[in-house]
Amino acid sequence: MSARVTPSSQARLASGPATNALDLVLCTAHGRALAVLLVRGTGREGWTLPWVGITAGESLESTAAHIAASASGAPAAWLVQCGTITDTRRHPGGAALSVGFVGVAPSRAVPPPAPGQWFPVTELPVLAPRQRAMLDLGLAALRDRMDVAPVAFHLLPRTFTLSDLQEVYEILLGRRLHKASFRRALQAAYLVEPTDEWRSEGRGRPAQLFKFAPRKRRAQQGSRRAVRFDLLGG
Amino acid sequence: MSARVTPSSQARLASGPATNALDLVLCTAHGRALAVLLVRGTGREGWTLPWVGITAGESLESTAAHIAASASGAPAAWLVQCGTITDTRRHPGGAALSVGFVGVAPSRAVPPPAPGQWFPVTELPVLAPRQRAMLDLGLAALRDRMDVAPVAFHLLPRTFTLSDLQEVYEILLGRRLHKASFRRALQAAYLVEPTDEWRSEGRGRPAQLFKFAPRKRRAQQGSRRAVRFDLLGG
DNA sequence: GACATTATTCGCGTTATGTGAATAATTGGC
DNA sequence: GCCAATTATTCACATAACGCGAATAATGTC
Repeated sequence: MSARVTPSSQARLASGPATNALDLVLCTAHGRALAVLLVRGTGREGWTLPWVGITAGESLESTAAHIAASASGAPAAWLVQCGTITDTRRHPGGAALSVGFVGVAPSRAVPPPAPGQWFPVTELPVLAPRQRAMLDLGLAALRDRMDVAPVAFHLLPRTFTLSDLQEVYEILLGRRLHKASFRRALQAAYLVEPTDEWRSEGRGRPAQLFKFAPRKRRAQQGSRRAVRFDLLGG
Repeated sequence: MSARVTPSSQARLASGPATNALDLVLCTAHGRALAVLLVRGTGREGWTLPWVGITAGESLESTAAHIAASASGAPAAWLVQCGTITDTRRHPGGAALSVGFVGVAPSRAVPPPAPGQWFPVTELPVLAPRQRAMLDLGLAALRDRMDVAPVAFHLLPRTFTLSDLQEVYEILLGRRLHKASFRRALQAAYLVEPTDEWRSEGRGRPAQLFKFAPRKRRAQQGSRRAVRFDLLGG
């Protein structure tokens, strides 16, 4: 049942009959940019997303969790399906359909196991068209869900400064945020707790480290949020 | 290239080798509730979602558009992929994977062509487990996207009253909205235009009919929306 | 110790939202 | 025709959320 990503498993699928594949877009925070996990493919294909053939016995979610863990070296902190592709050119493994998943992993000191490597999204190698499309789908889904799932928090290590967190939000949103507003909103949501540690970056006042610790809020009766029409482009 | 949904096409797929299927969750506004299009299946299966086998030559989006048009009698006003399922029990056609799409169609006077029928979501017949799961996925996706895509507007006929529109929003959101706030926000978004027609429901003041006519808004520079942390449950 | 740098907060003006009540236009009953 | 009931539309005001510049704090560098 192991979903290890090895050259041999990929070759096996490639030579068999056309089937379905699960492609994974796993992200982490890498310095000042997002990074995506790629694995070195067999032969001349260069780098590809981690993937595995879909078997009838296992659920897609479970399969995705397995590749994520084996390809990055630790379980993903968050994982969700982000789209299925068939139209673009063939999958490296010859699969008919690619079911995509995006996930996030906390940034770590240790590098991923053997065939894998983190690539900042600004320095990605050229990928096969379908892989590239899937990667874009994954990143889009990440941005789409960052305000309903704690994506940004799980991209960071267990403890982080508020400036770190804001930086992740700015990367994902693609725009600058005002520091005071960001913190005020964060406070109001009871999502983080201060630790008793501080981090000094050399220059300037040391920043306090926080951890993600959402307090269960009261039943939010009525879920009273205003209807927002302003995102309806037309 | 026609994606007609007929008993014969379904039987053909069912008796062939396992392949992939595209299932469609098509919705419309039916009186005071959402309605979903179902078709009568072959043999003892009762009702099912409209579906068709996936062929290598055609894109998923294009295939989905075809079934939507042929099953409901008119092109869908909005259509999007909503998830791929494999774990639950078998598909009625024996497909290995089901790729789901949700769509909306404006409510019409004419009923759908032969094997199809609109069912209010409150009075759905029992479906096969995988079909039921797909239907729930579709409805969830509809609610999820109603604030970034003009879903609610396309569920209604071309012209509608503001009370109609608010009712659709209340159905999708599952809660009551304050009339004044709803209209104020709608005004500010420049999404609808008044027509010179009014509709009288018998009692009370007649309501003016509006149509969906979003004005292209200025480049929304900076996309200045506050970050919202309050939907991050944990 | 003055200055540069980063962190954290304050204060205030502006905008958005919640809500009850006023006003408008119709039907139906008397 | 007049009045009550009903639905539509808008107003007015209190409250909450947000944008933003400036003040305050804590460190390293020269």
